[in-house]
Amino acid sequence: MKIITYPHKVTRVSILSYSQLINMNQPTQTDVARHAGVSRATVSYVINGLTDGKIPISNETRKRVLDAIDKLGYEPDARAQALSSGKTNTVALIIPDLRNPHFSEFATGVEEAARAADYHFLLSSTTLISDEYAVDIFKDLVRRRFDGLILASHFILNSKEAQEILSRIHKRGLPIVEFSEINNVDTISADYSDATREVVSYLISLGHRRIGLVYGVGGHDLGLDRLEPYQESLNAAGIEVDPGLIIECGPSIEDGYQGTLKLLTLDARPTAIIAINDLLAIGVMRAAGDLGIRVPDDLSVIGYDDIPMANYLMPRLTTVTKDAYTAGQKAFEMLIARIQTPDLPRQITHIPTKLIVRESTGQAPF
Amino acid sequence: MKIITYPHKVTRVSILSYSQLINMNQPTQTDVARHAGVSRATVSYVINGLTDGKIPISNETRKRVLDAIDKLGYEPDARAQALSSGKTNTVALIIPDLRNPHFSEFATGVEEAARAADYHFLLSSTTLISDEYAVDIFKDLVRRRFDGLILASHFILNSKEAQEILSRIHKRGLPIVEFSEINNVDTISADYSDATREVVSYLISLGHRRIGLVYGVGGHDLGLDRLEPYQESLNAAGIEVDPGLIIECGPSIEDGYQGTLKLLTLDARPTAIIAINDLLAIGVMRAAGDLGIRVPDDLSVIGYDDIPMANYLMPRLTTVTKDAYTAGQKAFEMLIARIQTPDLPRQITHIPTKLIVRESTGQAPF
DNA sequence: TTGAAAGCGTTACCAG
DNA sequence: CTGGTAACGCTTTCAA
Repeated sequence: MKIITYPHKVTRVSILSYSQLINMNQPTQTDVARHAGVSRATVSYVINGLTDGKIPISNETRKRVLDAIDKLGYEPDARAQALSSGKTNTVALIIPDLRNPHFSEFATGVEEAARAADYHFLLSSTTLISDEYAVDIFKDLVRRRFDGLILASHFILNSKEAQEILSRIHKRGLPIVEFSEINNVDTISADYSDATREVVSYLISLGHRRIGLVYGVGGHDLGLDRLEPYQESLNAAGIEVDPGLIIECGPSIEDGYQGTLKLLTLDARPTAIIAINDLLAIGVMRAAGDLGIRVPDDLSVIGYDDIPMANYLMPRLTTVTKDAYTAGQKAFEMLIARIQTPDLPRQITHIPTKLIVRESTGQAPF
Repeated sequence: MKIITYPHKVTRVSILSYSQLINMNQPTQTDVARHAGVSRATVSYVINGLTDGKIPISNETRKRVLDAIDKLGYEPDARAQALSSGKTNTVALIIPDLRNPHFSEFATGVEEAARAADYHFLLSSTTLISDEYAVDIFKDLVRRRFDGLILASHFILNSKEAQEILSRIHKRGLPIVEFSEINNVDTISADYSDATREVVSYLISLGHRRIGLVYGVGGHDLGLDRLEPYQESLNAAGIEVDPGLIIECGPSIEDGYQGTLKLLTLDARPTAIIAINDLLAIGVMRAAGDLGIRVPDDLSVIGYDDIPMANYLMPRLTTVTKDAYTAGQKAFEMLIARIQTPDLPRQITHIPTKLIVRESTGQAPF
């Protein structure tokens, strides 16, 4: 795509044009104080309401201050507040990929819970699946300081350096909630292991024997809770695991599409495919379609995450759910609990996962 | 969904358990200075490299400082830096909905460009389509301070209060880039007007006369660049605009689904439906499917945004593209340009939009 | 080449 | 009830 820029096509209509701007800064507490004819401390008091249950400000003074604030359009500087008070009132969240609706859901859950609790929210996505990049993100976050961290990017720990930073801030007493169990910290686990066993036995009960796995996680072991149970369940059912049926690929839809193309042009092609997430599953279904293979008649497809659109696809996607939005809210609640009560016993929340059978799975064709 | 919590199921395996944590704080510059046996200013110098082209630090000292930094795991406090230097090194982005892949793309574009330029990135989503909420987000952002703002949530201006804040920070000289043209500020416009005219005439050329519009924007006028050209083009072609064919609904897939159900059960149902975005279009196709109406044979469907999965749907979705990722990058570049050169003439970047014909559109059935 | 000291916008403590 | 004033962690002159 080409982008055309017209830097010289300048039109001046409204009074707001850059060259006329007076570069005055944000008003400060001092400005407010001067305007209201009180001291800076007084302003601070009315902003923060009562101090320790005492309400030492007269209504008259309070009003004067409030008016001045309003008139000046004053907004307290959160950085200065944080610096001075030692509390950032901020929680940070790291997710692997902003573009995966599953994590958008999770992030939205955290954000809304945070906002409801009057907390700032710092979101970072480790979009590029490179380890140095992950470290950068981590450092960046640490520099900005926060009161608690929710870590959904398990794989950030692939980097030794990132791991060190994490362990260091944790040792310093920084609350951390992990979305999946790794360290001995508060954990919100939504492990897909059990669900995967269910998935495999469901497929087997439908007569499937050759079950492919589209394992698209960008080279990291983020999906082990699906890979290992998949292998175990197969073995347990007396079906030998065929490595040729496991496609390792990237996490994008296109990756899932390409991987499936390979799978479905095998001499003995699978009659069912499990994709590590719904996005990948969309690619799977498309690949099947392009090959003239019908879902679910000729091929059963299962995804994970139950992203919002899964229930609107053609055919509707059979998937495993974990309600990311609620998980996000819950993660925030756990974090807050830890922030407020640092010596709480370790919190472990288990988010149940559930197989949702819809239209993309059916009897094995042969 | 039920969430089960086991707060008392405490397992202690690793040495990292909360009750044992020593609550020591992040090391400060002072700690580093003490460790290296130099003054705080010296530490600051080596962190920031040279000062004004002069490199007043001896290699020996520098190494001592660097070692101390490393040993202590020191990370400078960005807030303090910002406070002291007057530069936040941060850009803020406001998008309407984190859950819409289109905006995820845009946000990712901004984030990656920002990171590449060593800028912090502050993302806010006005997810709940309520105006007070939007104001809160705005205030929250202002409190945290930033060097520049990218505003993709046009509709934030529906709130008078938000508008005032925006105008105030702009008057103070705060760089702003808008994603669609509103005020007389730097603008990256990706207006769908032209494309919409193209869409309508394309549909008409296919023989369609009854063309529905699924207008799902949460009650705001975010989609006027589609609504108005739609009406105009129809009129221009001598086709009367039937208000019954325009469904106003929310922005979710389900909204699109429900709206389409209404549209398709009309006595004289449309033979083509334009959805204001691809997410909605997914709902449209599903609704058609549930009604036994085939796409594109019985019904043509067109969306907007060309979200990544549009090309993998069944059938592949005809849509209008605007490459949100690149737009995000470009928006950041414009913002940086303005930050670095405040008296630049007004920048206007036009992102071309393009109709992409895929499989969801075809000849009118009757 | 390094150190001292002022200041950034707050909070919080301590007198008045 | 209100006003000084010392931090908070850093940058940035200005001297040494």
